[in-house]
Amino acid sequence: MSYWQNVRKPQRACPRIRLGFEDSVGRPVQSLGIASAFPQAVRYLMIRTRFAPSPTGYLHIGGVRTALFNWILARQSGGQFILRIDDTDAGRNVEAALQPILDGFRWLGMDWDEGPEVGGAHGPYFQSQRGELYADAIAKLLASGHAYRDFAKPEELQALREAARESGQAFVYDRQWMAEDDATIEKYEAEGREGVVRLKMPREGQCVINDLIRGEVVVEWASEQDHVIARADGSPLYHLASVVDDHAFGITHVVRAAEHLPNTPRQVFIAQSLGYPLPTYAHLPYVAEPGGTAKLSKRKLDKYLKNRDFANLMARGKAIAERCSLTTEDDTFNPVLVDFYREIGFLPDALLNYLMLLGWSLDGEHEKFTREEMIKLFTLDRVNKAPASFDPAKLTSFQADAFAGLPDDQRTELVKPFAIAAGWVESGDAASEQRLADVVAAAGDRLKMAGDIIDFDYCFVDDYQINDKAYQKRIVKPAKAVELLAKLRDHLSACDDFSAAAVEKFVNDFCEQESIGLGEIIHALRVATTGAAGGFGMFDTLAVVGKERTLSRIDQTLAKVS
RNA sequence: GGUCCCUUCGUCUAGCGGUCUAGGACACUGCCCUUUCACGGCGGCAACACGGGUUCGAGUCCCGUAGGGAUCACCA
Repeated sequence: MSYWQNVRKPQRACPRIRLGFEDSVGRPVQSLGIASAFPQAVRYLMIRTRFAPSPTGYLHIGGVRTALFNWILARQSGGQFILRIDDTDAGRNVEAALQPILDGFRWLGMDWDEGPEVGGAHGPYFQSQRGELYADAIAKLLASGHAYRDFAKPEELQALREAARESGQAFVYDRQWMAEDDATIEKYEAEGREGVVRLKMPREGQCVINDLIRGEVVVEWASEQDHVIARADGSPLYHLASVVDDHAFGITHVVRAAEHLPNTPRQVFIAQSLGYPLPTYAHLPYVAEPGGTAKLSKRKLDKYLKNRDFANLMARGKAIAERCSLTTEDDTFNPVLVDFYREIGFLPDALLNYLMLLGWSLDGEHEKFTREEMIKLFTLDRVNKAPASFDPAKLTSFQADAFAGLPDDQRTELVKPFAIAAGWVESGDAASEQRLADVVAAAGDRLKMAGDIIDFDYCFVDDYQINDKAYQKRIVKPAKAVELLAKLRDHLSACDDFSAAAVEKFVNDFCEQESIGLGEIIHALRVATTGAAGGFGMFDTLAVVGKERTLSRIDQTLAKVS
């Protein structure tokens, strides 16, 4: 079924137009490799989407996926992606809490056309600065009878709610403290009551939501509450502000997480009461916790740590953070949050590619996409309805694959900040930078993420840790290991050119001389010189470690064993 | 509890009535390659929640049941 056919009741603020087999700037899709096999013939023209974070100080991975879909929709249609800040809840330290979010977007390469720092024709983009618009809307709603002033005390309402719940009935406010005329308002105010503004929701009929992902969702109006849209001091609440802004910004598609689906009827009511055309809704399934079905939450770290793959990722992150002196104290160092991945050296494209596949698929065969392909190939009609659980192992696999695909010089640049942070490389110091480049080249795909460079600390520092298990197996246990190592050490001391090729020749000559196979000495040599059970090519390793350290480490090992 | 949503391998998914003895990917695992560790190649394990319909034929359509989830604020 095409995107077209899936739309049963067109409800749109902008006309839907067929674009044909070309992208937003008119290039034929055939120029895009696999994209040519999936021409998405039907598109909206100029989709305007928005992502509306509240300034919390961090970017949740599920939020990023929602933002990604919004961003793609705007980009693929030549429309706009808008960032709006939902700070109606008292502006405590908005500036500080917003910065990490904007940084996250920048790191991910999801640019916004309108919003904080870039402005736009519909600003301001902070809800705390749009009070007049909301006040107008509230006044209109009051005037048209779609809302009313209500003087119930919170505890009075709470009692009613509890009573309804106990009797198993849906709570329906009987509007007993509703005040629709001045006399009543004055009476309640004289009693010292405070009046909020409530929606006067319909008590009969149905609300039909036409959702691009869920299809037709029907809700009885009677099951809806008379939601509060303004506090006693007149300040607006989220739903009112959201609807007013979506309309003011000309949002054509409201694409958000499924937990907003139950909120949609009241928003539809607000929009309709204000005479707004309805945007097209699409409610995405939420991202679920690893191995589970509950919504992924940043607060359940302890629980997720029981998942092997999640624990491995976290452990990797901690190891990198520790070696590179990153701060893991604050609670943003958490695989549920985007910061984590930036800090340990993930590629934004890999993260995005993985996230796109959470709840969406092209055909079940193709999974790896360039950013251009993501934009080209994504369609809402292929988004699943069921929650998708976050799989750290698969994410890591995507990252490893993408990282390995980069040329050595790029990987070196990405790794460099980590090497510098670890104190192994000095920026501008040619010798240490060259060493780093050598290690990165030799390490090849053993580097899954930039922070993995920490595994090769023995290439950079004098001190090195000896893996005891490997030491026992390769040095203590084999009968001739120590003897051979001692002989090889003397042999190597005569090797002045310590390039990989030259060292290889020296070691091979040694083996021939002793009538042994390379395999009989190489393991002991590796453990002695690196302390590790594995690593990249032995001779590349020796060349990077250098003659001086190679010899002294063999000496240390020999001393340790005797 | 009310309302709404969801249900194919451990996980992400393909599947739009016959081509499904259910395909791909990650994970796990066997073998090969190999100086180690990786990579790579070739295999393996593993799923249509259950019950009724509709139909010549159902993973695919309908209805129930069960299970899971979201949401029920003067938060966003």
